[in-house]
Amino acid sequence: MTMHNPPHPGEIIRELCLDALNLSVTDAAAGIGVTRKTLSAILNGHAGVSPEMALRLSKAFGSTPDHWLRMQNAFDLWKLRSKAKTLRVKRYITNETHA
Amino acid sequence: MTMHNPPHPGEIIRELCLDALNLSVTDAAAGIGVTRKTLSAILNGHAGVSPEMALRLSKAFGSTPDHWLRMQNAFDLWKLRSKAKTLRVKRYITNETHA
DNA sequence: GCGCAATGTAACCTATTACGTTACAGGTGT
DNA sequence: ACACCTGTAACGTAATAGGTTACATTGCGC
Repeated sequence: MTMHNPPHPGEIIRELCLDALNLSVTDAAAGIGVTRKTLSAILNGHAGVSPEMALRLSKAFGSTPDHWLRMQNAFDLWKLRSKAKTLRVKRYITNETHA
Repeated sequence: MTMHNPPHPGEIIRELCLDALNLSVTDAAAGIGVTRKTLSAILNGHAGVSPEMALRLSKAFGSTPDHWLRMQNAFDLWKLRSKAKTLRVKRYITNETHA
């Protein structure tokens, strides 16, 4: 059980959508209208959830497209956490807490 | 005053960040550490807010990276609204409201 | 009017990503 | 052995983010 903070959306999709419904990757891919390769890449963290994929996921498995994209955002920002410190950006504001 | 629902994040950046602080595009681009071309493309809706750009915006102008990405998500999904209807996706759930 | 700064953007480059097809190797269950 | 599922490599396309350089337009100070 690898735990990394946060998990990529693929792990969630596999657990909450495929496993929960006893769906194979092959069947789920056909169901949402993409190739098995495309879905597999997301499930294993080799691709992100695109806006169109978020729409497909919400249609197939519920929740909102926004919800799936937010999971992707959180993961993308987590991946950038080290690079974030190196960004040299001028602060035009003073009175605010930053992430 | 073009109003389209929702505005692209560039409009918000221009109004709430540049105009409010009396910042030129050239200066703001230098401030956040990108080229004038890159910032201009976002301001005029020719490019989206990437995760790294969201980090720069939050550092420079406040709010959270998540906030800037959510604006981008909303715009991306709005652009897909017509394509969304044509997506043929199997519904594995029944009891839910979809966006 | 003349110069100059700011702006948008075109032309070109690179790297990355999403998506596709086809094909292969490894596992598992019957 | 055979059928099936899975991951993934190798190849393609299209789109996107970022860069550099250069150009035309606009607006402002003088």
